[in-house]
Amino acid sequence: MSTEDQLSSSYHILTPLENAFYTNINNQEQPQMMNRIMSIINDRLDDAQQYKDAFNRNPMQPILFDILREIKQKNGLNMRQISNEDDSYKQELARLDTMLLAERIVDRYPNEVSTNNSMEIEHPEYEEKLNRIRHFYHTELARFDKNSNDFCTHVLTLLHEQSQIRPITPEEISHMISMVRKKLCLIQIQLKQNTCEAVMNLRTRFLDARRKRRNFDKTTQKILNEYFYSHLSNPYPSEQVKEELARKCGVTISQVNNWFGNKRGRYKKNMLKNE
DNA sequence: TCGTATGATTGAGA
DNA sequence: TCTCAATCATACGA
Repeated sequence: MSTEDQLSSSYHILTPLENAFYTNINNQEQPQMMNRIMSIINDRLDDAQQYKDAFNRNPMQPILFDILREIKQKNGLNMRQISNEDDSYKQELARLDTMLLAERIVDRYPNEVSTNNSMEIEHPEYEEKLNRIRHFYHTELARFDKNSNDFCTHVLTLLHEQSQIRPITPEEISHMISMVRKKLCLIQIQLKQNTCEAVMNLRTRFLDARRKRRNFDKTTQKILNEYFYSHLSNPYPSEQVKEELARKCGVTISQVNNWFGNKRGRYKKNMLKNE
């Protein structure tokens, strides 16, 4: 169906503006305007500028643009879908921002001093590499912000220029900008994901290094041995006791479990050897 | 440097 | 899920 047919078939629901247009089309000085619009596709480029200028000077041009804008609006854009996608991107960005905050790549407020948490790794090399990741992230983010603002401004300028020669609704402009922002948002998500991944890799490397065994200090050994030998008949501490011992010794419950597992096995082995 | 002690990991079994 | 036994990797002391 041609555009002209579409216009005709929807005549029964025409708005007052459309009615005015058709009345003018049918009765007044531009009866061939629609035909001219339809055939313009076959024109040579050299002629096109002339037609465009003539079209822009035509007093009916604004009315035609208004109607076409209304038709576009009716045929509509699925804003709800865009809105849902926006929400999921926002959620993903919020999740990544929380991670970047926790890993001290970003501060909650400018000049805020990061507080230490229990998983903090205190190692000069770790700090140095973390600083490099932080610096890279902020540099890239600043570059991204500048480029995306420039790009959006450019798109807006382009759309504004385009609106002189074709009907563009404000919703359509807003839709296009939101599409552009959505694409930019994906780049931002990628940057943040890569940064988080880099920090995780760094953290894993240093946590692995810390897994190198360290003997428990004398106090810890004394506390654990005291419990073990005073409960030789049943050296299986309850969960509550394990928690208490872990707290007293400043080790994890898992370490307490390992210690008792090793101790029972080795004690038994020694006893058998001595018999 | 080497033997031993020790914390952590893994796989099997209850 | 807990325990045990075997094993690994490292710390430690002589």
